[in-house]
Amino acid sequence: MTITIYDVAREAKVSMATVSRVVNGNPNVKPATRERVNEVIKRLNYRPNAVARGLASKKTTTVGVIIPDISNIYYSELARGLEDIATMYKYQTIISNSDNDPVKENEIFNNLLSKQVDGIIFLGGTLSADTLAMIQSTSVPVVVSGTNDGDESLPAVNIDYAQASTEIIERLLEQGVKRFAFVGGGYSEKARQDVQAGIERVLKEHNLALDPAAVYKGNEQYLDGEKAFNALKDTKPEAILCISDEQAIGIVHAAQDAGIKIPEELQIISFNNTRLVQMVRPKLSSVMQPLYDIGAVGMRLLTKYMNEEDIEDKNVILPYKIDYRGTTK
Amino acid sequence: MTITIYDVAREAKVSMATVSRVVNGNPNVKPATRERVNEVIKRLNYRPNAVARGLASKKTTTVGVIIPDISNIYYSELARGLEDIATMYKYQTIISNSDNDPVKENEIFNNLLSKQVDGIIFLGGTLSADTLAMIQSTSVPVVVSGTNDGDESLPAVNIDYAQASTEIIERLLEQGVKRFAFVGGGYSEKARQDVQAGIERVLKEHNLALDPAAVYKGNEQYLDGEKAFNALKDTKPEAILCISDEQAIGIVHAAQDAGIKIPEELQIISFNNTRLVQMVRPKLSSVMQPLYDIGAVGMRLLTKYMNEEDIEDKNVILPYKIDYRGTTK
DNA sequence: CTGAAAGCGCTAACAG
DNA sequence: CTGTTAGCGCTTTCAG
Repeated sequence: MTITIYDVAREAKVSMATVSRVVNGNPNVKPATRERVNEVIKRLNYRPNAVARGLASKKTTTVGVIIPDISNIYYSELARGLEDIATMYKYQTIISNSDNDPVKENEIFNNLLSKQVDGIIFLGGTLSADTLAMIQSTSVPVVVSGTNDGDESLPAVNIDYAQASTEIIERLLEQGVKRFAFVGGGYSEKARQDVQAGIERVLKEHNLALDPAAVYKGNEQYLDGEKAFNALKDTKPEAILCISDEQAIGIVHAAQDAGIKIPEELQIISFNNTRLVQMVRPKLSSVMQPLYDIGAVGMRLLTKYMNEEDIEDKNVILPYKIDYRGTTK
Repeated sequence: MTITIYDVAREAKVSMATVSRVVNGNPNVKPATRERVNEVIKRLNYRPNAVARGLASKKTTTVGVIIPDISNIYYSELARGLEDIATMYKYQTIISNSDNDPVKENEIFNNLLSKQVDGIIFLGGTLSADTLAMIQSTSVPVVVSGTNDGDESLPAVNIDYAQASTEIIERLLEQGVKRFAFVGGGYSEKARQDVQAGIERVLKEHNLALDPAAVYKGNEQYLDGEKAFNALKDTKPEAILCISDEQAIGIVHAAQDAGIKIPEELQIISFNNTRLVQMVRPKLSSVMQPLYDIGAVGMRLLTKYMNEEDIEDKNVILPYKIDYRGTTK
């Protein structure tokens, strides 16, 4: 029924070892033999069984991808970059949603390891102590993209979040902005902390402080933007920094609905830089993260680990740009 | 090094068959034995090798998902529904981007089959003759969600696109709208045709016809909305039906930038119903497709095929609703 | 350049 | 309830 390497060998009058060599591009096969084998492969429509191959070779050419929410554009954009590179290096990807739930995340790691993936790339979530311990005890390489583990022990690809927020705040201060608000949370607590740290650093240099009431944590979706706006409006912010674009758009609309002029009375800037930023009026100002590249470079880094190549730099910091569009002055 | 079922067996002083039974929840094990085995499993931190298991059992509890573009919200929303059901039934998913390229699509099918997936779910793309032939010649079940193959031979989950467009056109005609335009294309040619057929049917009943110059095909992204608007504006449409939300939003903005009042002078309605519809002002009117369910039901259908359950209905038509929001009168 | 043979780690009859 | 025994389909020494 399903035809195997053995069928091909018999039909081509060679041993299965030779068929294996042909299939794997081993040069030690006489051209004539190779041709004959290839002819039989085509004729019989032979398709190598990757599972058997994986068992025998202890390599599956498969990498696992852990993502908090695939329907979040930020992550699907990272996934896109990473997939392209994976394909380029002939790896398949198993993408799993963790829902940012530590238990699910742990299960996913377990599944992935039991599937014998050659590597894992982690795009955001919690990375509980349990999971971290599991990672430490396995020899399967793990790379983190677009977020960070708590102690930065894992190889990672990121931008400098703190630096970006620092820059933004400095500019706003020059404009005379006094009251800031910060909205973040959700999938990457570490990035959130970095951004907040950056804000507080500059503010402190100017003998100012971030009002705790002006810090909103919560989900990162559109409707959470409304909630955030309502929660913050009593602090009368003149500028809001918001991690998520989608949520920032919610804030823009909630503010507009409340009769607040953007950017004249309220400036808004986001960090995710998905293609949503151009889909609002005024267009959303944001930190231009190279999303595709964060995914792509992460996967490239992982391939280096999987092939045991030299790693120059296990922590890659990619450049960012700040694009001041319509929601800032 | 990596510990196997054999190590557990030796340590627990049972045969590997017994360990296998415990791991697989086979009831034919004395509780005391089961407990002892479980203790050893935990102590040794044994993790079954899914690859070996797959080879021996000829089942991988993995399904392949083929998607034209994971960063397209429409598809990532389907993927979300499908993933949840897959997880519920203990299947893992391998998601691959086809980029709507027949060659890549074919390769993906090949890879998936060589990985011995238990089933495949197809979310949109081309389904070339080659690929269709490959599907026919394999015993691995394939289900299509949110689109259709040309001859509807494969099990599929959809809404009635033609009916939806018919309804929309009838309403617009009642309002006295005379000049229609249609924008579609991209990932599901079949859905596009269905929508267009629906439009033309009603128009014909009213002795009208769709101006060929008022039909625009192309990509489905925001910037393509601008292009579409420019290409169509000479036909002076009073209403535009557009498959993609993202593209529809592009049209809305392009029209607004041209000084056209929406919905007074131009009505716009889309079909994808992603959460983008609420992220524009005015809010986008659209056909409310049950995206999550289209994915979820597709996966459920696939599990039935994989378990060889009875199938009542290989073509599932899910209900839709039309939500007339701000971009229609 | 080619073949023989020994597994990879597990499941699944088959006995008992 | 438990153990023995064949494989699953392929890669990989090791000889020659």
